[in-house]
Amino acid sequence: MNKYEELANLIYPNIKTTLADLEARYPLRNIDENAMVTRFAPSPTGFLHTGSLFASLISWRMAKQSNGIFFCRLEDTDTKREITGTGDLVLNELSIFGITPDESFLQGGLYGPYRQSERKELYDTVIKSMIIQGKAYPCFCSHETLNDMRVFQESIKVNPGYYGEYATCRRLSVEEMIDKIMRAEPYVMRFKSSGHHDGKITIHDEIRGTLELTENDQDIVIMKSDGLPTYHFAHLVDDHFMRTTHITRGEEWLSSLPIHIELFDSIGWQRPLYAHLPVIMKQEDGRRRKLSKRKDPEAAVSFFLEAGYPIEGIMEYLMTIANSNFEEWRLVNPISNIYDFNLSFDKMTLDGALFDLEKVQSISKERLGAMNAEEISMKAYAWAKLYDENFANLINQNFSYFKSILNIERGGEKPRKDYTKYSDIFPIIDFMYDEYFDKALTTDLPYNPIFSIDQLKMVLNQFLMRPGMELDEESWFENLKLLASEVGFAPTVKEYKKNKDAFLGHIGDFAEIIRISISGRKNTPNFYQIMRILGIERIKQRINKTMSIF
RNA sequence: GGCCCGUUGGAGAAACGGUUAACUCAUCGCCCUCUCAAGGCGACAUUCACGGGUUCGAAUCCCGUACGGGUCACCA
Repeated sequence: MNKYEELANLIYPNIKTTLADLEARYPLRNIDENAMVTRFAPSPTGFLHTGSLFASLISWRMAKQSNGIFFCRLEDTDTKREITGTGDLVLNELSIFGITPDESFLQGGLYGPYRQSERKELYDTVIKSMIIQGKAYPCFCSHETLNDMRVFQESIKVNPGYYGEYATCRRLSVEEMIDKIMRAEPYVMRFKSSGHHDGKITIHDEIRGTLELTENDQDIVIMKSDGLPTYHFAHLVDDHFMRTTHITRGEEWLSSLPIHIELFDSIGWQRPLYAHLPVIMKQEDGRRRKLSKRKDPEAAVSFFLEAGYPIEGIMEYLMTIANSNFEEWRLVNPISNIYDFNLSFDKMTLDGALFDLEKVQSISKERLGAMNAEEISMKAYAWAKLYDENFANLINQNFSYFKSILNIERGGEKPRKDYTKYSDIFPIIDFMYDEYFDKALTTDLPYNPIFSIDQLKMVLNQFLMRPGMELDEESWFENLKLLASEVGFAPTVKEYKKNKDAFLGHIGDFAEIIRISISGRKNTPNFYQIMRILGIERIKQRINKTMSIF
């Protein structure tokens, strides 16, 4: 037994598994040659971030498009920052957006466990073999020592960190290491780097192309003193044994790529392909910065859900920032499923996209406008049940009534686009519910002040005589024009403009008086259809009620 | 500060050595119109952060400067 083996056995006495055992336990995946295996690896520190949704959308699509596998792994090695329960929450939020992994820490899979906290055996096995090969060593330096060293390094203007001559524990003899461990001195495990900081490596990034980066020369920590791996090491072990083909992650990882490359090369494993995704930015005071979980409400996807943005709108927006040619495709395929579009890495933007809420709104409006009445009604109801109880109760009183309201001018080539989000619906249609109409009557009605109360009454009585609700829309309007002209209003605006003095007002004025008296407001969706839904009896009731408060 | 990535209209962005510099959102104007929501048409970068170079020709290639972002942990 050599010295390194002695050290390895001292540190990991219970690890009998070998690298070969693990290779056998996690065989190469049986998938098409070009199929991608991608992953989303959140840490359980909070809610689903908009940037994470973006990253998972891309990872998920890339896998699905290529007939591959998308899985979800929980990176729960930072016990200090962990917020319990948030792992499940993130996965649930993902599923709300239709993103469902093939394997995950909730449903399991053949390449599990999918929680890093349950993969200790794997990390220990790999690290043990690295110790034996002299590629990893224990480091006993305290935080204080490390800190002093950094201060010193900065003072003499050399790169800070644990490398080369500064990697003091690297030079400890194996006997000394064993001795310290026997005396129960706390330690971390470090990777013994053989890189040099003026060496260069060229790497291919699927999005950015060929990159020239400085070699890693740091003896990075791979196992913390609590026995859990750091990100870098977990990435190596997990993505190797989970057989990930494409690492899709935020560009903030770009600078640690040389570490990962060295790790893979050093142990002799095939490097995965990397795609560093743009970060979603936000503009504030003329500066752009990364969306911040703490400062920006829109950083949490729950913000959009609560506000009532449709899932379809959010995902479509994300697709537009993911691939620059998506919008073009959408123009040609207005009703296709957005996932019929083939996402590609080379059409991805390089710098961080500014999160454009106005555009989200425009797209959401488009999506809501394209839904049929049944769909938007169901979805609005689902939203209301979660976020607006009062609204939900009203819908629930008479669902088909609600649906008929939302059906006004819906469908066809150019549907109405009244709503950007589900929360917009109620304020626009509330007058269709009698109690809200009554409420409107308690405030001043917005009649045009040029008309006297007597004129208002005259118009309303005229309308009540022959409301024409049994007619189709066109004839109804003809009838309305006739009614108007009988009492001195011009049947068209044009005629009125030609000779204003000859008329009391025009058809628009005439209709407005009726509209206000029935709805309490100046603006409503298609007037005829609203009245059809209300029915003649309620129209009469409402007009009489309105006149009674003049 | 070191290293890395980036910079095209108010925003997102196309263009991969030769186009009047696409398109979407926003904004503005006109038209349509009983209100609203839509819809139609049009306007909006003499110029691609700046300065040099290469070339018959540069937003596109090279160099420098400026600006913005990322990263330098026993966090991911």
